[in-house]
Amino acid sequence: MKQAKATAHTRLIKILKQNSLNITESRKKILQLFLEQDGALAHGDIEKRAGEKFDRVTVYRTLQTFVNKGIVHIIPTADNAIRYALCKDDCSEVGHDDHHIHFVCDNCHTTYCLDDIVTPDIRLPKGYSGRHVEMVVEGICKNCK
Amino acid sequence: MKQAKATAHTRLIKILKQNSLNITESRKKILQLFLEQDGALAHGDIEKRAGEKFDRVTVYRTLQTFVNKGIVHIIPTADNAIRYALCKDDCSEVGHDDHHIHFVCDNCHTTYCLDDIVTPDIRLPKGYSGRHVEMVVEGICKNCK
DNA sequence: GTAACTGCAAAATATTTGCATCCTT
DNA sequence: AAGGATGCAAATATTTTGCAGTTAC
Repeated sequence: MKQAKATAHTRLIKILKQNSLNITESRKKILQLFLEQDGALAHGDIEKRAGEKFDRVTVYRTLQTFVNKGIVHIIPTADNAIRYALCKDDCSEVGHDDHHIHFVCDNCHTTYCLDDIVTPDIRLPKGYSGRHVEMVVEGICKNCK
Repeated sequence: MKQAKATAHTRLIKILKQNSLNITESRKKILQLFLEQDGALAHGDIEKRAGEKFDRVTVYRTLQTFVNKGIVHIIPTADNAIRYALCKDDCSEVGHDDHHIHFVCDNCHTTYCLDDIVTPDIRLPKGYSGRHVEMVVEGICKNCK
């Protein structure tokens, strides 16, 4: 699996460079967690999985940097635990463009970005104008059914 | 306006009684804030508007009680500030049933429940089954346009 | 009178900031 | 070398818990 690993590593570097970020251990590690993961990650998940390796503050700052650069986006959920997920390529510092929906499993609490499902258009009441639609579906995921 | 006030007060009592909650000052006051308000309220809003009247802890506990009883529901937002809004009559301790969408104004940050707009059905990928759909639209509201 | 509710104090968590040091370019 | 990133300590902010006193029924 040396090939795959090299490729993954290259991808990390590429993403960081594209966003004019210095290549550092913490950024590589945290970004890797996102890449090797289907779902979204909360701040706590990252601290756990990084394995005591980074300071809590570094995780906060790195996530903030990634959000600012449009590398990850925030998924709002009702349980007050902010989750982050990788953005598609069409996100950037200028603006996020994540029109897909999110899915949170009631059972395992994994959070997925369903990239292929686009948020539907909504007819708003008179006087309102929409700029962005955020949509989260709760239910049972493919692994828990 | 004595009539209106009496009616509003009656409504407060009715809601609390329906949920077998004791009628207390803090519950009346906090519930009143929701009733006299078009949009949703965050914990902080309530502390401010209640006017130093209640302990912070009481606000936390009262909101928790209201959520448990199905009197208010939580609106998830990306800014990590949980907002609460009154539920329609079809919510209860057994389960929330808020199928309407929410609207957050980019300008004034007021959060509305658009009760008349029902969340659309979503076709999920194979293996996923949805139980509940949460939808938040961001944009400019009727008062800020 | 009894159970439920509140306020206060304090603990437990979570998040932010300042600064000296270290790393990337 | 210079600017940026990290770690540590500490300041803030947020939320939870225990308990004694008070209130609703």
